[in-house]
Amino acid sequence: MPRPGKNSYSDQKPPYSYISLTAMAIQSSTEKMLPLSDIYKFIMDRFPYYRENTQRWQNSLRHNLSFNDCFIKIPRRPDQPGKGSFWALHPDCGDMFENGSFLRRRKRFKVHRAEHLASKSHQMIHYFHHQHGQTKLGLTSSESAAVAGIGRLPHFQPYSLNGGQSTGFKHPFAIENIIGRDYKGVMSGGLPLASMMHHLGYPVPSQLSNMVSSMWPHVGMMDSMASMTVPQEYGHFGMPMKTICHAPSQTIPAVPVPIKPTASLPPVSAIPSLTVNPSSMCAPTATVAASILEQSASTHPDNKGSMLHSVLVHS
DNA sequence: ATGTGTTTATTTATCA
DNA sequence: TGATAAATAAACACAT
Repeated sequence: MPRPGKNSYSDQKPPYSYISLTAMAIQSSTEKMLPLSDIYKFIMDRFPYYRENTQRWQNSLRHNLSFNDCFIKIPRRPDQPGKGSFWALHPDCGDMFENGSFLRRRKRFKVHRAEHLASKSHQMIHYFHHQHGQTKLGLTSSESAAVAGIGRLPHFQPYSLNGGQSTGFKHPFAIENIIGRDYKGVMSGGLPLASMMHHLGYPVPSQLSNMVSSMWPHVGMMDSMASMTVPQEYGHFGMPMKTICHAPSQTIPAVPVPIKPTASLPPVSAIPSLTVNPSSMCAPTATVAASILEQSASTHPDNKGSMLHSVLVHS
């Protein structure tokens, strides 16, 4: 049996990749985004293994943040002093660990930019950042579609494009992904996740249920994240009601987007023109949308585009 | 000086 | 066992 607090167990390397650790950290934050230093802190607080060799793993983690499209940078505004940007999860990254393994995803999440936003994108960014009232932009239909798509960013598609059996979002770290589902996923070596974790000295389901211990403080967090799969927790765009409602009305907080709900939203093509209603298009949504737009525009200045097209690339 | 972020290259580990 | 995701190392730019 694992002994909480016993170093021989807790010092073991956790069975999580940097991507999953980082996603955990981001998800644990109330605003669903964290600066780099807080990601470090989260990991070090919970996993003693990472209190050593900090230079090594932190370099790796930074590499992961930059390299993987599932992480997006959200710039600080002037009234948010501090170092570096915030990091959040890409709204479309989906259930990256649906196979049950937190060591290796089935596919890498890649944002594919088939086309790019036109010069209007910067206007849109400006708009997203500062617009408060009901507004209608004079955009072409394709541009409207693009922005409408962004407007619904906080929703998440299942981690596959084979449409059809949309079973609803399962958060990467939802409790059911950690301890539920009968461990449909299998860890390396053919060991079921539970067996593997137990082998490593980590709690397994029967232990997790009543073990919000010092050794696994993040379990409580995971537990709370499980509630994110409850549809009624979300308002429009999949924004958790708490997040929506606590946002100050005047100053737009750089609040992130929640990681994904299962709301059934109309297809992008069904939205004829951009009409942004602040009651449904809240600041956090706008912030992330603008960040993605900004990055898309900056990395592809030669755009003549229309649609922001995020797809999963099988490469 | 240090922290943050990007990129390239190489090696290691996992999974189908 | 091959493909590829992840880990590691390192060089570099930039901002504070």
